[in-house]
Amino acid sequence: MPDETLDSDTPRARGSYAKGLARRQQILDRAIEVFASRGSARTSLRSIAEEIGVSHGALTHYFRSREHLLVEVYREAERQLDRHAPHSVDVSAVGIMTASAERNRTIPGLVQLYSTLVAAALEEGHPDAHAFASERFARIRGELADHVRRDQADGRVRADVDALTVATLVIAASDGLQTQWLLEPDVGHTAALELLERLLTERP
Amino acid sequence: MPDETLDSDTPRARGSYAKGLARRQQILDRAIEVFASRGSARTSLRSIAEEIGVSHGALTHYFRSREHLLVEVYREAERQLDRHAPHSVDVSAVGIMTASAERNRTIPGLVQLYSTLVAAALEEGHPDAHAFASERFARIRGELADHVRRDQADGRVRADVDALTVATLVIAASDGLQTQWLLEPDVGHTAALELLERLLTERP
DNA sequence: GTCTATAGGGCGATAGAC
DNA sequence: GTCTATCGCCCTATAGAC
Repeated sequence: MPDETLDSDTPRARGSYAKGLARRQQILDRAIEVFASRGSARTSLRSIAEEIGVSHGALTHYFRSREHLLVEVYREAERQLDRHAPHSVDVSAVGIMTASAERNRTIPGLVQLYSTLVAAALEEGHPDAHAFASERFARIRGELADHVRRDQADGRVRADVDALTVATLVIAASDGLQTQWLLEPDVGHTAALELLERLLTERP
Repeated sequence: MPDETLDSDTPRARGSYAKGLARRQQILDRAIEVFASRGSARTSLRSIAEEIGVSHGALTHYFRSREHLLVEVYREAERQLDRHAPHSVDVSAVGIMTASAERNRTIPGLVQLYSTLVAAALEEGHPDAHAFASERFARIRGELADHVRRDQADGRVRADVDALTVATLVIAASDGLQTQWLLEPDVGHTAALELLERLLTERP
């Protein structure tokens, strides 16, 4: 395997540690492209390794299991998306999820990967996926609830609803609509999110 | 897309005889118990066969693939639940989903199985799961939209929202809340569904 | 630390024996 | 119609080369 020298802005690390980090990152970046282009179907470690151009063994050196690789790929993809298009502070809570949904819709493969990971997280014996999903839901629920509270202070969301409950509902709706969208792109998922926003804004 | 039977297009005529039919049904019933008790984890065809008390080959004789078995198990379980506790005509649309969610919560394994099937349906190369999920979403969306229209006529749901969009949103929220519930049972999924019902009932 | 080579056990699917 | 035997693939683990 040829030794690719990457310009790495990785902080100087001991020994050849920097090389490993760069390689790991390179694998992640290529893997993201693979998953984005064809979902998590046909993604045995061997297929991924072949397509990326590394050996099967090299893959398992950097990622302790197939599930671990999938989780890290999704995490990194999300990180890159956030870096590229950070959330505006100025938008409503549902607006955040709408924007996020639209963004995801440009890369169906990653939505498929997300569904696969969440489904795995629900089963026993998938510690990596479970940790990923639990953490993610808890974090997003918290962030979104904060946002809802701000919206309520600004009069953008009706004040007589519990912020955490709203956050839970919005996340659930967003996730559910995304799977329905993958199955049937013509269903009015945007309309449904808009409806939810309207219901949350109006005061009775 | 009209009714597509999963068994009709196979070259071999399985289950054409009374004995075969009975055996197939017996396998399904036992399999439902297995999945209900431990989800779709550790459910290789071999494990299922062993636990049910048939051979691995017998299983694949009656169900052309693992995925086909999973779909048929879920279909049959849902059918049995409906038979046992049919939906009251007298309840609201969200009420139907709430009742359904509560019912499902008594058998976590089947909720896990559902998530697994939906996730598989989103990928290429899973025709049985895809047919199952598409059909199911289309059917439930239609039924629920009809129900919403009735609710609107009765003044139980505000009249200024599109029934089909409401149905789409309610299904999405219900599905999403169910997965969140499996990950974190203490999260207020009931509260979230109640909130949605309240939002849909009140008039601004 | 990075990576290759290899072995073990389990899987879904299938051909062909009863 | 039923089921055993087998095939090729997969993930994981590990020993040891660079």
